[in-house]
Amino acid sequence: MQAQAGTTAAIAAAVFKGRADRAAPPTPARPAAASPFDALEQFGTRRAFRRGQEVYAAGDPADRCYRVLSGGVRAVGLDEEGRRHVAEFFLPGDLFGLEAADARHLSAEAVADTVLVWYPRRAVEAMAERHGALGRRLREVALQGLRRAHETMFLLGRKAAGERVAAFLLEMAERAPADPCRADGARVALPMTRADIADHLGLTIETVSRNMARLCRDGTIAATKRGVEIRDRRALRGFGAGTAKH
Amino acid sequence: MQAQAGTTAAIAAAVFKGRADRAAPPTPARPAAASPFDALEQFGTRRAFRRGQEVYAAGDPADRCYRVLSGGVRAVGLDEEGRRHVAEFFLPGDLFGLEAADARHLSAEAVADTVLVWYPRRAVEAMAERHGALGRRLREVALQGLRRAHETMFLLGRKAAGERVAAFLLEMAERAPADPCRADGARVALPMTRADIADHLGLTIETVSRNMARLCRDGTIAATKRGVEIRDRRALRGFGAGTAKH
DNA sequence: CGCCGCGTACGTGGTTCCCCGTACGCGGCG
DNA sequence: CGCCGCGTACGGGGAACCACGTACGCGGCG
Repeated sequence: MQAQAGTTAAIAAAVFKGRADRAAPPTPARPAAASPFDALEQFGTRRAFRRGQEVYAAGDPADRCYRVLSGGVRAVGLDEEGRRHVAEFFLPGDLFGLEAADARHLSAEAVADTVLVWYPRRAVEAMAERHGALGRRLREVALQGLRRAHETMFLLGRKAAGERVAAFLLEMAERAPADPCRADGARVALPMTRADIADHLGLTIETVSRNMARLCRDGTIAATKRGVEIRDRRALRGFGAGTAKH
Repeated sequence: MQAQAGTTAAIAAAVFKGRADRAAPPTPARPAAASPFDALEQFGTRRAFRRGQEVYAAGDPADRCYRVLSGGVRAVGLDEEGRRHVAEFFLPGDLFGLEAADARHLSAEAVADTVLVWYPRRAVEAMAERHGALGRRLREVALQGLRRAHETMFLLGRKAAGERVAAFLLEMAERAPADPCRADGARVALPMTRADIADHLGLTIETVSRNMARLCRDGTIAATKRGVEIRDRRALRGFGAGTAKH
């Protein structure tokens, strides 16, 4: 994790100098196991974003899709009254930015210093047309997104504040890139702010803070630099079970 | 609408007799405008469901996908504590039941007497592999579902009870099959129960009732047989705007 | 360097209010 | 009738809301 962070920081530093260079051809470090995405790599372009920087805005033409190399991205919806909701977080490895329509319906912003690769939509669709495997993979990405959305909807509609926070931490732990040192005490990075988490969970930052503090006092989690360490997974799963609405 | 209801009721009656017959080849009544789905019709099988009947359960093998001919279907998620959430409603014309995984993550139940066509997953995927247009269309269906899910998530996370009910009615009006008599007073069919609506909106049936009653008193909507008639779209859009959370 | 000032992000306490949860009454339909 | 779906009234609770205190990171400047 430390090593990884260092590497990606180096990439970021290189790109921040202005060399928005072409992505290297199929990673030399990875031997076999050709991903269906590999065929796309020749069309990929790297770009770095600073913390808080906008990747695209709602209404923009949806002529690209992206993959996260390092950092993180939030998909944000705003309404006319200024209310904000974070629909999703995208972490390293995630593909995002595919749309059915021609325009973005959400905006995307970097939650931390972030490096992305983007692919032209035309190229992606042309490749999908020809390589059935890629088309199938893209469909799977969309359907997995839908499945995750359904879980989030359940969370927003039916779970109490404490459960939401606990579920969020567990989800982040699940999705985090495989951790080298996971002796049941799993470190989870939380690159996003409390406000982002609150807007994702349909809460306020105070409520998120309070519940995190309680989990710390209970010894279920421990606060780290910019994240948490899960000490008791079982307790985390059962947290707030009694305070449910139904 | 009346005529349509009659037709589909006839179909339902025929199928309820037990003849789960093959779907007719490319509808003779529709001349040109070949839909990407037409290639699938030869694999389609009709089946009727009674109100409340299960189409599939969570955990079942996901070896089919479905299209609604008449009636309606709810996608339901349940948790270990018995809490329920209705992720989506599927209306006539909608395709559903595509999954990334091999097993259903939600269950599907008919909200009223309903007729569906189902297609074997293998056939769908084989066709998608060969006909790029179908693969693209399936991707679009999934991405539109994702978009709608994002809107529902915003609703669940950030909108007050009154706004949720109003938004739901507007969405149903939007999605309803084009209404012949829409002199701004649009009739919206609500085949599902109040409990279904409540579980979809993250509310209780009492709260749904209260807000619908208020809308009726205000003259914004009028109650009909099994649905409502929207009398004042503008008022419906602005309903509950002051009671927001942020 | 070491100190200060500043802005951002995060944690805590008290009050208010919306919505849940319970309970009861009503009409329709089998 | 007996059941189900639906509308109405009322008290309690949980999260929003407001306000304040704390801990950093950063740049300037003596």
